[in-house]
Amino acid sequence: MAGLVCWGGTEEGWRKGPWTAEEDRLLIEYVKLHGEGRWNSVARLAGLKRNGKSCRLRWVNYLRPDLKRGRITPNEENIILELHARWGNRWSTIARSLPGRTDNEIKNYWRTHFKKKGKASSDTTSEKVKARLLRKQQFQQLQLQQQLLQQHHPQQQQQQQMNQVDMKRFMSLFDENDGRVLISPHMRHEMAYAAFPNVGTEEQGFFYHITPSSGNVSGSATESSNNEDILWDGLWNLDDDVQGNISSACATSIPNLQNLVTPF
DNA sequence: AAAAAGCCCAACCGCTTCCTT
DNA sequence: GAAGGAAGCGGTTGGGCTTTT
Repeated sequence: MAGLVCWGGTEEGWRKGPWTAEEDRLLIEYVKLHGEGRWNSVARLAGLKRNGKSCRLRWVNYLRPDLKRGRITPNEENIILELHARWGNRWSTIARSLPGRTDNEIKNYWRTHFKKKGKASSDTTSEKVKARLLRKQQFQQLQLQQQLLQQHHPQQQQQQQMNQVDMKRFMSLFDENDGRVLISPHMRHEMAYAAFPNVGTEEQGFFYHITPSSGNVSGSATESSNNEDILWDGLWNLDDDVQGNISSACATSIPNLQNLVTPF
């Protein structure tokens, strides 16, 4: 195994494997004195027989004083789910939104908890609860962004005033009904005309929802059903054509959520 | 009680990107 | 602009611990 190759070339004698308490102490001392960075100087200045890469990793993933210990909280889990849906395996980007958590930690957590589940059938109760919570959070973000947009673009205020009123009604219903809204024909007509001019109309059971990846509001005509899981999952997985039409329709009046969390 | 399976996490590897000269 | 080193990133591995059979 080529374990003795280091960053700057080939050198013999680098220690590998688990860190000892003494090595940790030396590394902490080094960072206290010299700060983070210059990792290739660590071996020389701190007396460690570790290459710079190993030192950096140990510091970033384990020794940093601002690291949060303990299990990932449900709230953090939701953030991970949401950001992974948006960014994919960009662990460092996701980690920036979770203070005290490392990319390595998040990556490990994802692999352990979600990767297998994603392959398997996803109709477990906990998965559904997570998904619903995520949808609700995204809708709340949508509303917040609408308000921000209105602040920064007062010229659009008049145009959006009706949407705003409807959104408030919509949101209160949304909260009361665990993230689902059955819209009256009248309200639907107003909203569809103001925000989603390309959305077709049906007489009953018209639902709106937020797509997890883009944050766009979409609509779907469906029958009210006792089997809410099937209904909700079906809404959630609208085919691309429907989403595409509605997304483009929304582009001018409903800002998407894409930029709410941005990588730095 | 023992073996097997699963979970968790630290650490390594190779590649890419950034920065300095 | 090119080259080389430093740093960052994501994928993967391996070992210890816990849970299940």
